[in-house]
Amino acid sequence: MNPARTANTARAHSTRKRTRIQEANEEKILDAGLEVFSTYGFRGATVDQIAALAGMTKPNLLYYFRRKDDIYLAVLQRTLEMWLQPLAALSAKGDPAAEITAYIDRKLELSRENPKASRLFAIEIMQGAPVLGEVLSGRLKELVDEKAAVIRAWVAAGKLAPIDPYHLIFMIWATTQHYADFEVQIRAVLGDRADRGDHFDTARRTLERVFLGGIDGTTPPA
Amino acid sequence: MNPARTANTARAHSTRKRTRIQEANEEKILDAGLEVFSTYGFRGATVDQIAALAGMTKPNLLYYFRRKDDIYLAVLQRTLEMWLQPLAALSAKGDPAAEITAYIDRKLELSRENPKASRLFAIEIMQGAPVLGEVLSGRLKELVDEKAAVIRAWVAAGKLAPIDPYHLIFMIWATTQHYADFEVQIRAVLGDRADRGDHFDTARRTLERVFLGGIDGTTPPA
DNA sequence: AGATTTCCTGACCATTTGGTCAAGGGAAAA
DNA sequence: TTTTCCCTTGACCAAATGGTCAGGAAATCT
Repeated sequence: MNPARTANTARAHSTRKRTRIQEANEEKILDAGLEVFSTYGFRGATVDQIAALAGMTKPNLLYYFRRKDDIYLAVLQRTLEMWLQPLAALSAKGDPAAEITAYIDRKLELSRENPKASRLFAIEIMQGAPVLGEVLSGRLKELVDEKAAVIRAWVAAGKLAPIDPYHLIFMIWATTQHYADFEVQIRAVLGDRADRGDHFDTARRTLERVFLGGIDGTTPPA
Repeated sequence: MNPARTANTARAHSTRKRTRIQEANEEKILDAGLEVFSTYGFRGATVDQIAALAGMTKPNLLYYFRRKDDIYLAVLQRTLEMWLQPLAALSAKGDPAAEITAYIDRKLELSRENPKASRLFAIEIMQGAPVLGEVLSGRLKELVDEKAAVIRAWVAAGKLAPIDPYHLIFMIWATTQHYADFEVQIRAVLGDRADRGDHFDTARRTLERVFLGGIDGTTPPA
């Protein structure tokens, strides 16, 4: 039902040093795993499918990762740091508007470069976060609490409009990750526009504009 | 692999009129189907699981919906109209800011009242929209094109800041649906705050504030 | 080269899963 | 009340799925 919580990543002979073949194959498996898990979720993914995509037989894959759970866990772990990094980089010292703009840009860039990772987390969370649950209420919550305090200080100093810092962060997550998670819908709705030029660039400009100045036309931004 | 495209909803004797039992059981099945599909996606869901949740045996469920595909299709169809309605209600005649605020409120309300439907669409789209694909590039695209034109006219009339209408709509979708799709993460990050009072109300106020005025503190809103 | 360890595979297995079917039990029309 | 549907179920099936295992093929080490 729910993946294991033991961090017993790979089988391959824990005490020995890692071979080149081992390194290469584990990477192929993790790549394939990311592809499949990010599309079908843990339960919808099959080991055969991952093995086929990784270009190896199922028993061979299971030589490196003994259980489906282990692959899933390893894929999540590999992408987790990358996912937390942008918010961690938000600095209290910088200019509020510039810091938040930079945060939006980094998150959006991540959505463009690694949409599969975004979808992986999205599916994991929608399924109730059976594996990441503790990370969410632990590390992630602490990180958000910390940065929310930074934003709140900016608001108190009159450098930002009086908005709830948590929901501002949620808005940034939502809008930036949307371009990865709902890529198919965006392409469908934009139609030709999605191909003509870079819609990620239009997205970036629109996000920055709305977050910084809102949509109100009566007081145009400087 | 991918669900059928035939709209052959239920088995039950197409020509005959619908019984009470039939009506009641189909509803139980669709409710259970929504619950399960919205959590695990099409492939991750099992018919046994849906049957158990609907309080009946698998063969009994399959008497009403002959194939797993049929349940999935029916669940999607039942929730589709509800999903498109808020955007359709956006009127060119109203005040731009008021119309957009109302749209945000409606979408957010839908996320609160029917988070499962939101997650159902999210998972379907993340899996490549095998069923809804044509709806996205058909009806949805047409609807968005129409409303984008309305927004563009507002911009041209100087009633809104010069933003891309498509990406504004995406932002509204993203931010409002986020509260349904990532409910688990939101609750984890908010911790106690999620329970104390209604965080949906804080969300609404924050969304309205940011969309209308941005986060800039140097030019406070009226 | 020879010994040792790592890597790979076909065959196999238990369980789960989507789906069928014949036959009995009920509701409701006649 | 009888007849006619509609509803429900246990038993069953073929395919898919997660996982095992013995043994052979490659690397790697000495």
